[in-house]
Amino acid sequence: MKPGPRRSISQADIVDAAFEIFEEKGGDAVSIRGVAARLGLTPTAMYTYFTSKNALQRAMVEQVFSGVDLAAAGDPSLPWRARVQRLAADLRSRFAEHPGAIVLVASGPLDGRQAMSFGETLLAGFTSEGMPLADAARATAAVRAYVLGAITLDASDSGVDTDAADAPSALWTEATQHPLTEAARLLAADASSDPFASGLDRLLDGFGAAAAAN
Amino acid sequence: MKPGPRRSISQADIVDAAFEIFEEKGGDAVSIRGVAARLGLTPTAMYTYFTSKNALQRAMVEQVFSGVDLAAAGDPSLPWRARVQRLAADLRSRFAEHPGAIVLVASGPLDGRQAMSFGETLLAGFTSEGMPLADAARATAAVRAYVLGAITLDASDSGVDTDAADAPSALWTEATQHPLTEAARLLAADASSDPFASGLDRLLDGFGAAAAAN
DNA sequence: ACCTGAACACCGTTCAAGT
DNA sequence: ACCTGAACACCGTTCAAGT
Repeated sequence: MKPGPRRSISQADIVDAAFEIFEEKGGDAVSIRGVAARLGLTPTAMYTYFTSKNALQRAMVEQVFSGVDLAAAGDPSLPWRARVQRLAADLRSRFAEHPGAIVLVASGPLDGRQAMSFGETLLAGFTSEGMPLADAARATAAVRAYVLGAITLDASDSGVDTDAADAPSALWTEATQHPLTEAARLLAADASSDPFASGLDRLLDGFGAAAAAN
Repeated sequence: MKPGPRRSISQADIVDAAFEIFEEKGGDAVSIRGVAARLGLTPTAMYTYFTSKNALQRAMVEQVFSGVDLAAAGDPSLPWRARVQRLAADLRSRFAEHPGAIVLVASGPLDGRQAMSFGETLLAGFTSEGMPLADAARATAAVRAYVLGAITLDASDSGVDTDAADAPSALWTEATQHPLTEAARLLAADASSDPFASGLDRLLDGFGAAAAAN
């Protein structure tokens, strides 16, 4: 309990503690002081592990990306399209475990090692299908955008930070300003059809990625 | 200058002031107190206009979406595909005017009137092509995801909040851990090829949206 | 209705100092 | 190297009160 060079804790411990608070009280509640308190540390001790709150947030993003099984994307027994689907679904699942964590991606550069490896893996897969690098780069960019955007919409729809009171004037209960959106919502409710995979399939169709058996 | 019921200011003025600070000092620097000071108001006066900082941030998102020319999407002289491209590029441009503002989208539900109208417009366009509502809903979801994700990556790549000091350990200068990503980056540098529109085209191809003349 | 001033319970970060 | 304690310059939000 005395001060001194004791390295009582690791960077991973700090990231884990940060996610615990994130899950319990939401993203806005994650503070250097709060994480430090949970670990029995002084706020200033945190700066031994991370140079700033921003750096901690970047490490949190890396932790989410590190949960993606990139090795599975190299499995040659599966067609490439199936492996892209797996990769994409995997990343989406990892973010689903931390609702709202996608904001951390939007708030800074996505240049961590794990995040970079995700892109590299996509690029490797497309080129391995005989796709020229320039085309593979376009396909990779499109898939990355699609997946990140879908995760963003997941978070939006699941009501992250929905304080209800902050909602726009609630007179929409009367007449819907957006009839088609409403109709589509009702239609999707019982169909239990998750458009994520099919949308990605359409995107891969467009890029002429070798189609799976189906 | 005396207190009293003077409505010296509008909600739009507050949003504008918030964006001014956003542009000048970054998203983290936007505070209720700071915006109030810029307008010559007391922080507490702000709560007459917005119930919380969150509500202000939602209004900022709405302001960005309101800059999209939805009417242009109804122009019957253009094929629908061209109008989707226009809509998507327009939204992207509006966010490009406020680098980093995409975080505001990720941090709360996207249920403002302008944001909803954007989706409704996409839905209307796809169905007007004879696409069944269920398919149009999937296409709309995919396009929304693609565009929002692309905007997120725009912000990431343009180095929003890049403090340099927070960057992951900088030993990548030696040997690239991601050779394909690096090769693609070099390849794209001189080509000046913006993959945004072409990626969207591939997505629309996949959904079988009536192709334009090309 | 719109605004002020005081107050509460917090923040991130820096600095000098201890072991 | 790792940690503490004090301090600086801030936050969002609430409350009672004025016009």
